[in-house]
Amino acid sequence: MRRLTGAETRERFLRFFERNGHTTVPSSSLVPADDPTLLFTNAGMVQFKGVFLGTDPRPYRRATTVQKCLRVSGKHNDLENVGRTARHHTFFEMLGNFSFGDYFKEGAIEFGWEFLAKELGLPEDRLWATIYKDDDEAFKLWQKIAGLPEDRVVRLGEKDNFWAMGDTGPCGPCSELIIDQGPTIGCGRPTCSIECGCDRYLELWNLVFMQYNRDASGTLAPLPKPSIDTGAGLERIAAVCQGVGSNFETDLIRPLIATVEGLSLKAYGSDEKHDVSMRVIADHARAVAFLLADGILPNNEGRGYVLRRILRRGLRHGRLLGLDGPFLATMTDKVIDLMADAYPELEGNRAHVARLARIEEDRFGHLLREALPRLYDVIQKVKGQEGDRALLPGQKLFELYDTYGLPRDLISEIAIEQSVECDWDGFEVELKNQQEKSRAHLKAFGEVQGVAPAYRELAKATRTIFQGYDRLEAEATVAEVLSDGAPVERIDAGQEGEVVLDTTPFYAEAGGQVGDTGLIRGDVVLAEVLDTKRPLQGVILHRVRVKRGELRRGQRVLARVDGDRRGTTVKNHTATHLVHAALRQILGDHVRQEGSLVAPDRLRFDFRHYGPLSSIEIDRIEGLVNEKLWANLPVLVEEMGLEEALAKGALAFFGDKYGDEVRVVSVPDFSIELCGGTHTKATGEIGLFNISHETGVAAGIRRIEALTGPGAFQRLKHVEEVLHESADRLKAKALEVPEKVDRLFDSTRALEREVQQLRAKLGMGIAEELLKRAADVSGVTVVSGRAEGFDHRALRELADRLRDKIGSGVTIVGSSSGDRVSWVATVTPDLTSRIHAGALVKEVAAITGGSGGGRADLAEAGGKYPEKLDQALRLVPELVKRLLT
RNA sequence: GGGGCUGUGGCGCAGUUGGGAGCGCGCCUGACUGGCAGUCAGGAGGCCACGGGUUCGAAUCCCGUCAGCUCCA
Repeated sequence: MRRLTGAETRERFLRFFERNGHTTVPSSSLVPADDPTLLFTNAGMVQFKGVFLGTDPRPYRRATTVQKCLRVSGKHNDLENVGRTARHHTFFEMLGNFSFGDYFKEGAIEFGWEFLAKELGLPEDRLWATIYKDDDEAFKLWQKIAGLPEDRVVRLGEKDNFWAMGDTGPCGPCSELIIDQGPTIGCGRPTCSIECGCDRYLELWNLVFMQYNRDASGTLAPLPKPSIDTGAGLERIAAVCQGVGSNFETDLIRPLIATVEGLSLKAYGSDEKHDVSMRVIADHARAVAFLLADGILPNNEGRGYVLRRILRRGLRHGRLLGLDGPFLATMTDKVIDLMADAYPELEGNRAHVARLARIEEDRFGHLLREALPRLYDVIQKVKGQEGDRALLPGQKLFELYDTYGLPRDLISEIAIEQSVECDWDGFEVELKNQQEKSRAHLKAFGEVQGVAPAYRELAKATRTIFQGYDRLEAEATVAEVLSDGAPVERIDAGQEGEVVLDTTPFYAEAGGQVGDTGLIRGDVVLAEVLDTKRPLQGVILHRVRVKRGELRRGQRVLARVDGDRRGTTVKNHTATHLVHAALRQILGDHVRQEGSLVAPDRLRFDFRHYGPLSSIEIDRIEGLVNEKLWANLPVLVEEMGLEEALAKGALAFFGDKYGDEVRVVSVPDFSIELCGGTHTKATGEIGLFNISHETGVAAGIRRIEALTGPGAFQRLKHVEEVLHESADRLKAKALEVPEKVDRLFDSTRALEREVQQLRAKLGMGIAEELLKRAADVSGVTVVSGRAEGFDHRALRELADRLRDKIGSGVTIVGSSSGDRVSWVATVTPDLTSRIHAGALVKEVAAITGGSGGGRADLAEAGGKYPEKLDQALRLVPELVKRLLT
C-alpha cells in the first residue's frame, strides 16, 4: 500500500469512477439550493435529491462527486464532540458515487470493493462488510465479488443499516465497508467487535441501496428503478491510507494544527487539553472558511448563527491556548492554501473571508471582555453562598445569554471548569417567556392572523383578475361583500367592509409594496377604498368605507385607483430594485434583501451586510442609483419559466414559493429580479433619489430609508432651507457655516476660560478679605462671607482656597445671582467628627429658603431669598457653636 | 416589530445612598538616562451621546431621541 496524499485520494476517486462511466459533478454549495428544511448540505446526495425523486432530470445516470459537507447537530455529530475524538468534524468532504436507476447492488459493491482493495490497495484480509439483517442478496454479493468469508459479513439491524430520506419517500437497506485496524487501535476491550463504537473497526464507506418507496401508512413498495447513493468520508480514507490513527493527523488537517502550533508556541501531543483545542481550531477554521466563502454571514439566527457559534467556539479554544490576539484569519488563510485547488471558490473569496474573520473576532473579543467578568462574578457570588454544590440560577444564565450574548455552550463549558451547576431548566423558562412576549406583540399589532374561513371559500369560488399593471381604472362586477370576515347582504353608507370584484386595477399588498387606495363608484353607490389586501392567492380584498348609497353583490361598478399615490409608490418600487442592485455592486454579492417596504412616500430596504455603511459608501450608492435614473433606462417586464429566470441571474427570495411562470422585472445591464409589483416604464420617471437614513436593525442586517421624485426633492430643499436659515443667523455664507460654528465655539471656550481666571483672581481678593474677618468659635476657626455673582463651582473653588489657607477650621460662603442663593461649606478633616458640613449648610440655607446637604467635609446648598443672605451669614458663628460637639 | 444592556479626555475604562470628573495608555514641556513599555517632575486635553424633567444641587434618578451591542419574533 502506497501512502497517498489527501489530494491524490480525492483525485483517484473521481478518476476511478470517471473510468467507470460516471460524470464528475462539482460539489454544490454548503447552502442547499432549494431545500429550506435543510440548514446545510450534510451528504453527497443532497444535490441529487430531485434526481432520485424523479423531479430533476439529468443527462447522466451515473455521477460521482467530492462534496463539501457540514454537520453540526444530529445523532451522528454534536458540536461538543468535535476535537475530543479522532473522527468528529463539523466540516468534511464526502466522496460519493451515484446511480440513478442504472446499476444497483452488484455494481455498487463491485465499485466499492475494487476502489478500496485494488485501487487504494487496502489489505483485503482486514476488510469487513456489514449488511441489513434481511438483505440476503447483499450477503451473497459480498462473498461472490469480494470473496469475503461469511463471518466477515455481519448482519445489523434497522438502526445501523436501513436508510430513509424522510418519513416517507425513497429508502432501502445499506451496507458498510469496514476496516479492522487491529487490537492496538480503539478501545482494546476483549469484547470489542464490529458493533463496538470505537475506532478499531472503522467504517469507511456506506452504500445505500434505494429500492423502496415508503408511503404515508408506512408500507414499502418496490421502486421501479432502484438507485445507489454512497458516501465515504475523505478524511477517514486518507487517515487509513496514510497509516495515521486520527483524521487530524492526515495531510488534509495536520498542516492546520501545525499553524496553530506556530501561533501558540505549543507542541501538539504534549498536553491532551491543548490537543483538543488545537483540533477544534483546525476543524472550525475549515468550517468557517468554507461557510464564509459560500456567502453566509455571521448572524443571530439560522445558518448565520451556526457559523457564528462555530467561529466563536474556535476563538474560545484559541484563548485556552493563550492566543489572545487575532489568529483566525491566519487559520482561514491556511485553509484556503490547502484547499483552493479542489475548491476554486475559496481563492476568489480570500480577502472577504479574512476580513469577516477579523471583524467577528473583534466583535467577540469585545463581547467577552464585557460579559465574562459578569459570569465569573455570578459564579463567585453563588459559590460564596452555596459552597461546593453551587447552582447558577436560570434567570442569571438567561441574562448573560440574552443581554450580553454569551453563548450557552461557552457558559456551560466555564461552569464545568469552575465546577458549578447550571439551572438550564430555569433558563428555558425565561427563554419561553421572552418568546411568548415577542409573539404576543406580533399578534396584537401584526396583520390578520390566520385566514378566515370565508376567504378560503372565496378562493375556491372566485379568482379576481388583476388588471392594474397597465391600467388604473376598470369596470367590474361586485362578486362578494363582507364584513368582519363574513359575507353580508350589503354595506350601508357610513359603514366599513370588504369587497371582492371579478376584476380589479387595485394592487394588493405584496412584496413590500403597499396596497392601492382609490374609489369604487356605481349608479347608486360611492365607496372609498382604504386599502387592498390579498389574504390568499387569487383573492383580492378591497377594504372600503361606503360614502353614499349601498354596496351589494352583483352591482356593476367602476373601480379607480388613486393615481397619484400609485404613481409615487411605483417610483419607490423601481427605485428599490435599483438600490438592491447598487448595494450588490458597491458592497458585494453577499448583500441580500431581508425585507422591504414600498410606500407612496418612502421606501425602506433591509439587507444583509456586516457593518455600518460609511458616508462614502452611501454617497456612492446614491450616486450610482441617480446615474441610472439620468440614463433613463427602460424597465422591462417579462413572463418566463422559473428555470429560465434563474438562469438569467434573476434575484429571488430564498424560501419564497414561485409558480412555474414568473414575472421578471429588469433594468438592462443593472438589475434583474423576480417581482409581482408595479413599476415605472423607465428609470427616468423616478426623477431623483435620496437616501435619508441608514441604520442597523440587527447584527448583520442594515436598513436604508430613501425618498424618490418630489419627496426626495422636498427633503433636499428642506435641508437647504435649514442651512440657509442657520447661515443667516450666523451672519455667514451657507458654505462657511461649519467654519463659523468652529470659530464661535472656540471663542466661547476662550471666554469661559477668561471668566474663570478672572473669578479666580477675584476669589483671591475675597479670600484675603474674608480671612481677615475670621472668627474663633470655641477654639475653631470659622471663615464666612459672600462672594457676589459666584455660582456653585466658583464658590467651591473659593471655599477650597479658604480651607487650604486656614489649615484647620470651618468655612462657609454664599452668593446670590438673580433670585437664587448658593452656598458651599467645608470642614477640614480634623474637625469632621465634631461638625458635619452638610448639617451646617442645611441650617444656613434654610434661612434663605432652601435646603442642601453633602459630605462631612464638603457640602452645597441653595436658596431663593437673596435678601436674607446677610442675615444668615450673621448667624453662622452661633450655628457653628450649637452644632459643635 | 418587542425586550435587555451600553454611550465619560485621542484610545481603553472606573465613578458607591445624587454633593469636588478620575485612572491606565497616548500627547506636550523640562530634567535625568547606553537597554527590551527607560526614570522623575510638570502640563494640555471633557456640553459625562443629545433633548426635556425631578432637585438647593444630576455623569449619577425619571421620560424621550439618536447610536452601538445582544436576545426573541
